[in-house]
Amino acid sequence: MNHVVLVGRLTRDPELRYIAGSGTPVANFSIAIDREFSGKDGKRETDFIDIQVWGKSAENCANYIGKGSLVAVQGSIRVDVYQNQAGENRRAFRVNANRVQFLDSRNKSENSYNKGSQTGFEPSFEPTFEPQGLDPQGFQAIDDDDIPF
Amino acid sequence: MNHVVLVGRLTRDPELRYIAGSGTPVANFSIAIDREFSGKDGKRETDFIDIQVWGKSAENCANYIGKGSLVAVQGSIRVDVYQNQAGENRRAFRVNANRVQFLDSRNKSENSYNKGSQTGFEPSFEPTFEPQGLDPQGFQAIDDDDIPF
Amino acid sequence: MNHVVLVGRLTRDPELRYIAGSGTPVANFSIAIDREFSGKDGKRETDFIDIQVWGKSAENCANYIGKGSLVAVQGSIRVDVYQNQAGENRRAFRVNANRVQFLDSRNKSENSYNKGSQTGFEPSFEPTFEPQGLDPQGFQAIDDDDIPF
Amino acid sequence: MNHVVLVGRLTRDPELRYIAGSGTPVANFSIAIDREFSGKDGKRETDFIDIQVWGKSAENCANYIGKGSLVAVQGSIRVDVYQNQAGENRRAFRVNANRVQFLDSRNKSENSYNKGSQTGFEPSFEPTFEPQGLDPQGFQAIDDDDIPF
DNA sequence: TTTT
DNA sequence: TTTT
Repeated sequence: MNHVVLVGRLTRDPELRYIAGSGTPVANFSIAIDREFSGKDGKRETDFIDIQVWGKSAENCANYIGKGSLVAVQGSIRVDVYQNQAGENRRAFRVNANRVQFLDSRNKSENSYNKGSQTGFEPSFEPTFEPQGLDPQGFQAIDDDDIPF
Repeated sequence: MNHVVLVGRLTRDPELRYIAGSGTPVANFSIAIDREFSGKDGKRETDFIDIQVWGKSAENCANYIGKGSLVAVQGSIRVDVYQNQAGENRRAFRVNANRVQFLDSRNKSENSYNKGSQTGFEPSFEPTFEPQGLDPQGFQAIDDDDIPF
Repeated sequence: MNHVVLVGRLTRDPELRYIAGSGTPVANFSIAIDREFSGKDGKRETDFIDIQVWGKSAENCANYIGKGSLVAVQGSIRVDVYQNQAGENRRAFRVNANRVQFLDSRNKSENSYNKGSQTGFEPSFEPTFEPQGLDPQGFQAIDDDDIPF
Repeated sequence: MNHVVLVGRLTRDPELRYIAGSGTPVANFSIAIDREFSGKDGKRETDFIDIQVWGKSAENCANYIGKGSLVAVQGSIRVDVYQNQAGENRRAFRVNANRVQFLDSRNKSENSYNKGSQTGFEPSFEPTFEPQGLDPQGFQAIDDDDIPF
C-alpha cells in the first residue's frame, strides 16, 4: 500500500516526452504545496514535489494545464536509484500519478497568456506547445540529465 | 492537501534522537514497499521510503518496532532543501508521519533477538536499546550528517 | 487507520450549530463527487457524501463556502449507530473532516448570490445542483435531529 | 477525487457471489476499525465499514481471508440510492475496494480451521464457509435483499 | 449482525 | 545502507 493524494499548483508547464521504444507518453512537472502549519517564525513553508504521469493522462496534462494550475494528484511514491556521471548513487523521489484532476477553470493557454510575448499578437494556440519532444522514434534528452528514467 | 498512507516493513531499527533545544523526540527509519506491479522482466521492485516521526510516537517506534516490523504510516511528503558541505543544493525527501500503526505482533525485542550478541548470554531485555541517542541535554550527531534537520 | 480524501462541490450551504453543553461548533454539509468511470450507459454517476466538521474549521466553512463551492476534504469515515423514532437501528454514515481546503475563489456570498431570490429569475449557471433525487422534502434527511450526536 | 485507505479486521467471512449476466465476482464483507481517540468516558469506539470488492480480488478475499483477518483496503466511497420494499428512499454506504492487502499471516484456512477437512467429521462451528454462492452459472440471491446492486 |  |  503506497497511496498519495496531493493538491497543489504547478510550478512550471508539464514537459511531455515519449518513451523511446514504446512511444508511451510521459509528462513531468512539479507542484507546490504550502504546509498547513508553518515554522515558528511564521513564514510560509512550501514543499515542491515532482510528479510523473503516463499515457493519455500525460497528454491531457500537457494540453490542458500549465504553470500555476491547481491540480489534485492521486498516485504513489516512487524512489528510483541511479548513478550520476560521477558514478555516485543518487535517488530520485517522485510521485507517480494515477490520476491528475484539474481544479482550475483556467487552462494552459490562459495560464501562459502573454507569456514571453511582447507583441500583443497572440495566436489562438499555445506556441510553446510545439512538439519539442513528440518524436516517438527519436530519444528525447531528459531534462534532468542525471536521471535515466 | 498533502496526504500519504503507506504500509511496509522497516529496513532497520528506528533511530531516536532528541532535538537540541527543545528536547523533542524524533525517530527516523525507512520502510520497504513492494510495488504492486513489477517490471516486464517480472522481478520484484521495491521503494525504500524514509520516515520521520515526532514526539511520543517517535519514542513508541523506538520502543516497540524494529527491523522487519510491518507498519502503516499516515503522514505527508516533506521535501527539505539544504546545502551539503560542497555548498551544493540538495533535497531530502521524507514522509513526515502523523501516525505509525503497528501491524505486527512481533515487537522490537523479538526482531532484534540475538542481534549484536556473540556471548551466548542473553539478558531478558534487549540490550541494544541502551540510550544511544537519548540524552536530551546533549546534542546528538545526526546520522546523515549532510542533512541539518 | 481510517483515511479519506475527497474533492467535490457542496450541494448546499453548510449548516452550523453549536453543541449544547460545550458550545463546540459543528458544521454539516454534503459534497457531490462524480465517479471517474460511469456506468455502461455512459450517464454520469455521482456520490453524495455527508461531511461533518468541528471547531474553528466548522465556522470557517459556514463563513467562507457555500452551495457549489469546490473543496478538498481530509478526514475519516464514521459510522454511527442510532435508533430512529420507531426504535429501529439505523446507521449514519459520514466523513468526519479534519481539514477542509477551499479550492474555489468564489466564496460563500458569491455562491449564495441568488439564494433566497424571490424574483423567479434564475441565472443559467449551477444548474446541475438542482435536486435531482435529493429532494430535501422527499428524501429522508437523517442527519440532524434524528441523530443524537 | 474520492480516495479511502482503511486498515482493520473482518467482522465476518467475505460473501462471494457472481453477477447474474456477466458472471463478474463480487465479494462483500465488513471491517472493524477502532477510532484512534475514543470518547471522554474512555471506552473504545469502533466504526464498522462495509467493503465491496470485484473481480479476481473478490475471489482472493473469499479464498484467503476470513473473520478476524487484518487487511488494508484502498478504494473509494460509494453511496448508492435505492428504494426499499416500502418504496422509501434509502442509501447504501460502502467502500468500493480497488485493492485489498492481506496483512495477516493467518489466512482463511487457518481462520476456518476445518476447511478442506477430509475426515467426514465436522464440528458445528464455521459452517458458513460452505460454498453457498460460488456457482458462476446460477444467479445468487443477494444477501441484503433490500439492495438491488 | 460486528473484529483483536 | 535495505524489508518479508
